[in-house]
Amino acid sequence: MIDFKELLKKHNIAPSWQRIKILEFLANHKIHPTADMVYQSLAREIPTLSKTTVYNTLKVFTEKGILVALSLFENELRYEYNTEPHIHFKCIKCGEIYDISVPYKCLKNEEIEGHKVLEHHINLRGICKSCRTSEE
Amino acid sequence: MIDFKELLKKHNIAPSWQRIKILEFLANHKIHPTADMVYQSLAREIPTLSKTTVYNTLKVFTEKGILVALSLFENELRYEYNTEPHIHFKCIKCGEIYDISVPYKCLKNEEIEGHKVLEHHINLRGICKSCRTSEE
DNA sequence: TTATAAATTTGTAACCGTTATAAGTATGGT
DNA sequence: ACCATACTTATAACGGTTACAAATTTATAA
Repeated sequence: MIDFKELLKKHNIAPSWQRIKILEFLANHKIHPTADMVYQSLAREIPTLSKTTVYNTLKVFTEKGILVALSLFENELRYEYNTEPHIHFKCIKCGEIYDISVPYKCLKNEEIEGHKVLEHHINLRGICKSCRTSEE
Repeated sequence: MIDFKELLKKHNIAPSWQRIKILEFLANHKIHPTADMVYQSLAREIPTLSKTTVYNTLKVFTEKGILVALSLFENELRYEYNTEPHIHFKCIKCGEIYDISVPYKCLKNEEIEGHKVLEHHINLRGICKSCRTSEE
C-alpha cells in the first residue's frame, strides 16, 4: 500500500485531499482515464470537486513526473501512473486501451540525430483481441 | 512530378480543384501541417476556400490512406503525405517536428498479444538540435 | 445541349476538451 | 490568532473539430 501523501510531499506538492484522491485513483485504476473520467469517478466521493481542479492537478502531476500524459490518436489527453516504459494499443472498434509488454529499446535521455530525447511514446492502433474474436 | 488528379482517381476520390490543391500542398510541403496551416497557406490561392473543406478533405484523404494523421502530444492533428514508416520528434521549445530515420521494426499488420496492428506510431519529444546549440 | 440527380463546397453554429480568470476557501508559519 | 500564500471552485472563454443546411459544382442521361 502506497502512502500517497508522502509521495506527493516527496515531489514538492502540497498533499491536499483532492490531490491525494486523484493520485490514488490513477494508481489504483490502470485504465488510462481522461480528465473527465477522473472527474466523473471522484465526483460521488467528493461532491464539491471541480473539473478545473482535476485538470490542474493532472497537469501538475505530469509536470512533476508522477503521471505520464498520453496522446492516443483522439483529441484528448489520457493519463497513467508513471511506470516502466511500455507500448500502448488502442482499438478502433471498442476504444479500449491496452498496455503491451513487448520489449523495445527505449530512447529516453538518448541523443538521436542531434536531438535530446525526453519522452518516447509507441502507440499502436488496430483491432483488439476481444473485437477480433467477436467478429467471427 | 506526380499527377495528383490521377492519384485521386486511383483512390476513388473525385479530383476537385480544392482536393488537388490540398493534396499537392501536402506532397510538396513536408512540414506536418495542421488543418489550419493548410487552410492559411491555400487561402491566398483559393480565396473562396472554406475551412470545413480542408477538414473534410484531410479526413477523406486519411481514410483512403493517402495521408497519415499524427497525434503529437498537443491537442491537434497533423497530416503528412503517406511515406515509408519513420519516427517523429517534436521539440518542446520551438515546436518544430522532425522526421527521424533511425530504423526500427515496424509492427504494422502484425499480431501483437492477440491484437491486429493497423498503425504504428513512434513519437519522441525533447529538445531539438537547433534549440540545444542556441542554448549555450 | 439541357435537364436533373448526385456530389462537393461553403458558412454558420455547435461541440468538446482544455485553459484563463477571479473570487472564495483552506493551509501553514510566525 | 493572524496573515500571506497556496489551493479550489465556478464561470467564461478558447481552439480544434464536426454537424448541418444551403448553395454551388459536377456528372449523367435524355
